[in-house]
Amino acid sequence: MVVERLPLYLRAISNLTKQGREVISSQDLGAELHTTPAQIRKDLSYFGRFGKQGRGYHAGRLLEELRHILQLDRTWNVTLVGVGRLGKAIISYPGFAPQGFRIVAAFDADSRQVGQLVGGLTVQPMSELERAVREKDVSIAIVAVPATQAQAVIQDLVKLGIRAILNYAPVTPRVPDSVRVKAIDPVLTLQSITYYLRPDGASLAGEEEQDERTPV
Amino acid sequence: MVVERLPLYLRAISNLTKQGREVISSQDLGAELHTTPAQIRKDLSYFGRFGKQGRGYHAGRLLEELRHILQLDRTWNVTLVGVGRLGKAIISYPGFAPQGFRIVAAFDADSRQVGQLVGGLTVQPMSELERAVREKDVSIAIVAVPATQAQAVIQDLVKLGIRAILNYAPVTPRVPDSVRVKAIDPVLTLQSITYYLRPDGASLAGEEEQDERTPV
DNA sequence: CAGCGATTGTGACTGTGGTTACAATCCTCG
DNA sequence: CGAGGATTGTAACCACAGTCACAATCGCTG
Repeated sequence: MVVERLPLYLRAISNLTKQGREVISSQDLGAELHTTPAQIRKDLSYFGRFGKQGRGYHAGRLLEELRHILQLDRTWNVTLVGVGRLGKAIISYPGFAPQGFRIVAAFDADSRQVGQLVGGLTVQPMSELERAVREKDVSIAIVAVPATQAQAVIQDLVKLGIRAILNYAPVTPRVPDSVRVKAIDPVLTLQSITYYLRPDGASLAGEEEQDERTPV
Repeated sequence: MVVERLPLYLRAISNLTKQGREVISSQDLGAELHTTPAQIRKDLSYFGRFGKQGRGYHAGRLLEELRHILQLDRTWNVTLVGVGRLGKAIISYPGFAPQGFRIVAAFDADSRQVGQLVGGLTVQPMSELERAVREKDVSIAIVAVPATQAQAVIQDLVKLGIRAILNYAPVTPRVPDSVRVKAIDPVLTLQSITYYLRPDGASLAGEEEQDERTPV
């Protein structure tokens, strides 16, 4: 939970730095990110003491510290499996590289995709996956295949020693505890957002149980 | 938190139903989703009593109940702002419609995009946004514009009465409390995933504070 | 129709994450 | 060089989400 917020802090600090700020208070960060200063201080203090009382945090220093904590002070080689529409959009997305994530190989089971040049990468057949993972020191995979193939693909990736998976397929794959899986699924996200879209904002929970829940 | 899991349950039940199951236990769901049966029972019981002791849950009934709770027993009109590579991939994604999310209009500030036909929709200029939202009863927007424009676009959307935003732009926009924003940002996701990718799996927190934290 | 295995719903407990409040510390400025 | 305003780091508190355990209930079977 804390860890999920650090990248947010990273981004905010980076923004403020670009605006010329050299010292940043938890107040500033809170304003930028729409949270409370206390939350931010608590989070940061969990990893060390980076600030100066009465002053705030030195932006550059804090940036470095957070990068180090998140292991972002290196580059990560990423492989992509599934080069359909979504996969192509992912390869072409210019946002990964500046943050140190390099997509170094792309694979697809569909022979019609194989050989194609997408965003500077030649799409390879699945049979080449093992070699690429081994030779290019890949520990993160992005999975953008149809739901039906996702579990099988992920199983393969795990077998090859992949340690983290960004999963765009609408499935909840079974993986060993040592492997980190994060899902990105816009449909699931929308499906939970609609819960809050009631005309009045009234809660539904307990609606009809109101009576039965009163203690006897 | 509970609400975020319901769509997952929905998906799992739907899968099991397709396999011909008519009665489903919390055990089954737990296996499918990689969580504990207790968690699932607790979550469901929060909204009502849908199961039968000794038996389990009736799949069809539970499906309906969850859909009702999440307000998924209707269709939602969605508008897309930003028809770049990502926006195009979103429009063309066939996963929204079956779940009742219809993208009914697409907009872009870039005049070169306007007029283009993408996935059956004609890209419109931003000036048409207001009319579309009003006439088509749109309450959800997907934002896929560059970071620099995101805050402005979102401000507009809010002003037009949009109540929920799925934000693909790498910014944390400021919106009134009445508007729900969910972010989808693969970079942020990767940036937190790397934290756990240590060779040993050792935690970093408190590394150098170990001593100073011992109570005096 | 009684007994048994299965499964729910929930009360009690636990742990964790977040908030509040404040002492400690720092920088600046007169 | 002392006083004051600012800001951190954290201890104490609070709330809530998740886990555990079990009584209550169900359907089935002999």
